[in-house]
Amino acid sequence: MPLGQNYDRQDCALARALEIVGERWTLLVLRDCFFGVRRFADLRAHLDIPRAVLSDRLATLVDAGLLARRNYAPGRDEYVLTDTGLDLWPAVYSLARFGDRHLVGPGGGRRRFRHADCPEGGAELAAGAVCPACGTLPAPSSLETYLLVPAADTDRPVRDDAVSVALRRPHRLLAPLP
Amino acid sequence: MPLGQNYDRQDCALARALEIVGERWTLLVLRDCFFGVRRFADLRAHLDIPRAVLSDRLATLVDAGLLARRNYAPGRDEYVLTDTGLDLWPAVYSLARFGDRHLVGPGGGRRRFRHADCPEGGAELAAGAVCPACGTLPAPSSLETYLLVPAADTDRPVRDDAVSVALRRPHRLLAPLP
DNA sequence: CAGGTTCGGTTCGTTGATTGAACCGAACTG
DNA sequence: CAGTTCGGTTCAATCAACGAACCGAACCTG
Repeated sequence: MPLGQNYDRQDCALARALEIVGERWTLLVLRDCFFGVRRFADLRAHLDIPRAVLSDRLATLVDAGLLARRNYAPGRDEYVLTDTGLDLWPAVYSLARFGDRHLVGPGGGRRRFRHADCPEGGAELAAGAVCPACGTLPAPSSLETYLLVPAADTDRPVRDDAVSVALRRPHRLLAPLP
Repeated sequence: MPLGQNYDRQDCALARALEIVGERWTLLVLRDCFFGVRRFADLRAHLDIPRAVLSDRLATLVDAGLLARRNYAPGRDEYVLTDTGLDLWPAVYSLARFGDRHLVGPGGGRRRFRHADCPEGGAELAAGAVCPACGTLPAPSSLETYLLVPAADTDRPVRDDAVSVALRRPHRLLAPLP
């Protein structure tokens, strides 16, 4: 079964989650949604993903209730995280944190998250997406993300799509991008 | 899903993580490792995964340093999580929690995790894999997992491979299984 | 020691998902 | 009214997953 995607035989919550979120590209799409990307064309340009695949993944996510599709102008749609979708934040953060700490080489860009609305002044998120200053698990909307090292100083080719450019400066999660 | 493997163009920790852990079956293999499954044959029987794919995924994980392969008897190998692999626990837990809360239907089996070694008496893990009693993020080895509802009372076909049977009763994470 | 079983694989033909290019219609822009 | 943007769909080629068959080493079992 090519990740067409069912892990039928597994009676396991993780298998259920992976049937939705375990397809290729899906978690990267969701990460972009957490950043605030909302339009098809922006996702496409930022992720370099084939249109057909993006179209399919968005439909799956809307179907599963993680994203809502809204027609904000005639012929223009946007995709926004639902409450269910927002609940995926600790998983997305934990995976990204794992990648950052164990897989990104010295020349890679390092992105961090701060609890901007923290009553204790805020701090960089710790394991489990917990704010070490106030001890809570902040909602994505109260977080700010920023790059530890300027994009130009990394080894990777500098991307110049609108989303990549906008994300070079600090940004509040979920705030519309670009 | 041929979850193919590189997300070359993405300069992003999440993309790096997904290159290792985002392939089909990989997270389910790791979940089994957290449960304490160590042998090729047990993984194969529990996951119903083609041998070639399991072989490939284990090699990738060993290569990436998340699993260590140990020859515990002539001709017998076991795969154990490394410290790097153990660091993936919050991600695995968060995804499973998401599936449990949003995707598992009423007839599905619900698995929970308790902080068994908690100085405050222990409680069911909360979002972010945090123990609500002591406020820490417990190591997998100090957790116990159990089913909220007996396996026989769920809608799904009852599996009878050794791992599934062993997991019907409460079990300490990482303790060898079956 | 012959025969069977377990373990941890590899090989291979088939099935099916991903890819990238081409095409499309609706709506707005100049 | 010509051109562009947006959000797709269609299609052929490619590449990964599937599952059945095969394999060698080690270990019973009689």
